[in-house]
Amino acid sequence: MEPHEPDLTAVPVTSVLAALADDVRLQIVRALAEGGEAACGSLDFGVSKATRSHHLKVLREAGLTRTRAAGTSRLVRLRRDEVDKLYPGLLDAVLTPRSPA
Amino acid sequence: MEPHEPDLTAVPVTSVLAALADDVRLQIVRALAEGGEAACGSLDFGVSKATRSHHLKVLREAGLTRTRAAGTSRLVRLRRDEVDKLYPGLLDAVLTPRSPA
DNA sequence: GGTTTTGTTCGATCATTGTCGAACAAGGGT
DNA sequence: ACCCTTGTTCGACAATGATCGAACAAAACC
Repeated sequence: MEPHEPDLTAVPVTSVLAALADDVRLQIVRALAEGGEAACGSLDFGVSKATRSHHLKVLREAGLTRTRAAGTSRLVRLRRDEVDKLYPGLLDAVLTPRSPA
Repeated sequence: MEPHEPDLTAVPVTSVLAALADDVRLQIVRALAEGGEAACGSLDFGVSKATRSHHLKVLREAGLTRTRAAGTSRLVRLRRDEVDKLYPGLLDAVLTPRSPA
């Protein structure tokens, strides 16, 4: 089945924000912003692979990431340009890790 | 009882995003951004006053708004400067109403 | 003092969502 | 062919959250 990667303009703002409003997903997004394309398996943040797959699906369906198959792996990357264009400042504002949790 | 308005730096980013990731609250924030200070009662978006009070509490505890008493009313205002300073671009990116819902 | 206005809080309900283990699917290697 | 690796999907469960009506609180006004 195709991964269902919607056009960002078709995703409600609240869905984009909700996708970013989770600690695990925020760590994933930060990792992608720093490291570029990454295999799903490399994005381990203390949750099971089922949960990780769920989070990646949320990010994908929010229009924030793209996924492509590569062997048995799947490579995920941040749709930075598109997000920055539609929501200028959003990623920059959110990506910087802040001290107080 | 004091309204509990935390320092923005003490609020996790995910809480700020979660506060904005709701349609009703986003409408409230937009109204406040446009109209400045507003009474709670003027922020009617089709929900009961109990629900509205709940949403205003979420926004307040996310560090996004301040509330002050004025007679029997309570006036709410957006903490725009502080939010813009800590999360530059966030409100601008989110406040603009977009077509696709 | 009583009534009206304006919000908050409480309890309940219902939907959403984060989480996991287990089962499944697909590709690569041997 | 077999197995291993990598992810996804499927229930299930627990926690969170949005919603409401009703009860409560506080100030203003008569």
